[in-house]
Amino acid sequence: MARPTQDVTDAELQVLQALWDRSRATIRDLTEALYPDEGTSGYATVQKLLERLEQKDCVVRDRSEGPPHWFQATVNRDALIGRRLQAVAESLCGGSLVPLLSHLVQQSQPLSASDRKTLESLIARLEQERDQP
Amino acid sequence: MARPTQDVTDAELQVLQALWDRSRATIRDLTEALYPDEGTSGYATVQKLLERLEQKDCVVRDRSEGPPHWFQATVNRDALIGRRLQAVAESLCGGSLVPLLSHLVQQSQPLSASDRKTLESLIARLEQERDQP
DNA sequence: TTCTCCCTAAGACGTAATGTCTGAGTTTAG
DNA sequence: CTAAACTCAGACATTACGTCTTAGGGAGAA
Repeated sequence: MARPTQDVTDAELQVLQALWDRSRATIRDLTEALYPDEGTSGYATVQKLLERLEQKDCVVRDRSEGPPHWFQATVNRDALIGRRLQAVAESLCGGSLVPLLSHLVQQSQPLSASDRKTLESLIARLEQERDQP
Repeated sequence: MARPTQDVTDAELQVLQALWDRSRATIRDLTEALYPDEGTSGYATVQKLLERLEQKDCVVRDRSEGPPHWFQATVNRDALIGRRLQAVAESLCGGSLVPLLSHLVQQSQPLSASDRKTLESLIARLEQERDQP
């Protein structure tokens, strides 16, 4: 039975973000990035967070090049966004993503110029798709 | 200092959903809806969940009509959607909602006919707004 | 060969959140 | 007066979380 997709905690996300900034990294690499002045305790914290991310299928560990092990993220930012949006949809909207989309489009907060440009290009693309059944 | 907006737990959400289905309710009403065969322990669970929802400013308690107290939700489904979307944006996108919108529009899962119609009317509305600077 | 450093593995720890449950006191209706 | 309903407050067990310690292995340098 497939394990339910799981969320990640804030500290785990910090680790993932550091992995997204590199194609792969060692525990030492991540510790230097995230816990620069913490010595062995920072190292162990990163170890524990990577262990939990492994269990959540969010990273893979490559032992083949001997110590140190190398780690890569197996989930990217967009996939996490998707998981979290799906979780909101399942929790509040019976699984439908449309209320989320509706909410985002109708929000009262004005968009920045660059955000609006991104949205306009998305709308144009969607209309293009709509005109080709 | 304003309390940071808080999320609600699954059990708290069950209580809110029962309140959304009624304009207002008593603890007994909610217990009969959510914990129909649990006796005093179900009653106490609803009490505790309402207490925590009060602390999170998600419900108000009206004591003015004497026992029993009456409860109303002060947050609706759309407001909770907004809070959760904002939390996803802050956690993964530096606060910007556009990546969430982009993700929702680009998802590969086909929309149902009614969902697509909703989306089309939203796009039309947005374009209308765009043509009126 | 020994020592030091780096690394892995495993668990402990304290705190907070969560859902559930018990007990005591108050109020109201019969 | 009694019983039922209600309120108030806390206890409890479990889980999650971030941090930290300890022990052992491996490799390189002295």
